[in-house]
Amino acid sequence: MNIASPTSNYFGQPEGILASAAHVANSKQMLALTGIKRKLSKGSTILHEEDDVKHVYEIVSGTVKTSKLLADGRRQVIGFFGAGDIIGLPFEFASFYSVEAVTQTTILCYPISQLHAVMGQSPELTKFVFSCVHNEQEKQIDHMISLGRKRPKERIASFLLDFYNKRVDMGFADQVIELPMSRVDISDYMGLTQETVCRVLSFFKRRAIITSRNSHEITILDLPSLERMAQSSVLH
Amino acid sequence: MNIASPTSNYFGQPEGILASAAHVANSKQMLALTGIKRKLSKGSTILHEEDDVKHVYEIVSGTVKTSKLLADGRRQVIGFFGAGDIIGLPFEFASFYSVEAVTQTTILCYPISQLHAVMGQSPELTKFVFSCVHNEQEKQIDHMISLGRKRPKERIASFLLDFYNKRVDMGFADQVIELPMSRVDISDYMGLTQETVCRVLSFFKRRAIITSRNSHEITILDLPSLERMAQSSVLH
DNA sequence: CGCATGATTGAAGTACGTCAACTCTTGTGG
DNA sequence: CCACAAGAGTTGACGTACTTCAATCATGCG
Repeated sequence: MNIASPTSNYFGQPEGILASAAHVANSKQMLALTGIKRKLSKGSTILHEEDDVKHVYEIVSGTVKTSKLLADGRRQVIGFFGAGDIIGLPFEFASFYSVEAVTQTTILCYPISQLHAVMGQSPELTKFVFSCVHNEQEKQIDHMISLGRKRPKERIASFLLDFYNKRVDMGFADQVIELPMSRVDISDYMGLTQETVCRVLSFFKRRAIITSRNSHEITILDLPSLERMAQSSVLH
Repeated sequence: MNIASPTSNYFGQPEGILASAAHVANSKQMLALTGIKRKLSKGSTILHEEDDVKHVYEIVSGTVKTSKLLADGRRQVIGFFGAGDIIGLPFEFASFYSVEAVTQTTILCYPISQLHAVMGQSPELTKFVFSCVHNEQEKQIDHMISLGRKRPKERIASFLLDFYNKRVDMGFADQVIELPMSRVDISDYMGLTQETVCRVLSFFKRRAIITSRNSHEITILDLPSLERMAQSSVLH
């Protein structure tokens, strides 16, 4: 579902995955779906909780996180999104989470009204949008299992594998994963404290399962062990 | 989004919420969307994990749960669904969870292919289906926050309030909530053990926040306290 | 270079899980 | 109709895995 080079844009070809999906599906009618490009600096908020959602966002480059706050400040990060990911359901509503840029990020904003118009003409685009909704829900359910039933080591191992597998899907063959977000972001995503996240990562390093040049770049040394760790942490 | 009497079915009126939505939207064309009725005994499985999803289900009466298993038998219950609820995304795919009847249950099964055909003709039905997807996702996100960032007392209080609020939405004015599922089901939903669920419920009883005639029927005595408890358990 | 912020490690406390006993319910068959 | 069994629910005692609090160590930016 993730496409290797979403930024590729040669003459005559619309920019962005959604636009491309609409373009291919309507090559005869040349029905236009054009996203407005926006550049976001690190930490800036794209959408606050409760804001009216008028656009679907496609990440061109960078990373964003979606999150929700409790009254006393506790935070749950719902998800992280990178290049090629689509954020937002394909209809207007009050957002149930905020969307923030983790790094400097470029996004394409598709007005939902326009998206609907084109979807009405293009079953292929409709299908593609549905597949995004589907992927999104599957990711959310896996995340719920991590939060509800996995131990910290299993959660972090699953988290690292998610990033690794995404890179594999995108055609990269190395064992390096980039974690642009802070330890606090990771802990708020995993339902843990930042200290526990650190300790688990240190544990993986001590066990030579991973190594890291700096805190935002992790190299997997022992993939089978990491995969076992994601399933069960019984053998510590 | 919950309608009080989904079983109401007078002459000439199609049965079920989805069918009604399609009917109203197409009163001139009389486009048919008919669900096949199925009766399920307590504990029976409607859908296993990985099964191909060919239908969207509407609960007429009873309660069902969706859940997913880990390799070593740990279980996460994703959600509980009662009368008027719709289960399943409006397109075919391999299910990412199993669907089981918690009590004797009656459901209406709408073939997804037929649903799509009617959706193509009826923007109102499409809108209604989207609103179901939207509600479903909002519930899932709230659940993720419970699992990731709430303490057991807050989780259980939120859980009870969900059931209470649903009853209020359906027009009931009493403070009684029915919990047809077992304590183990609740614990697998909340990411806790059954013992912790019991202890928290006992704590609420000792505090005269709730009372119960039997283990499946709970009466809220102190709604404000329960609502406070769902936000924060600091004052024990 | 120096400060601010983030990451890591250590020590100590506690909330929740585990294990186990007991009770209450429900249903079945003598 | 009661006796008993099987299962679900509840409570208690205890251990520990994670959090909390605190100090130290990197990193990066002005």
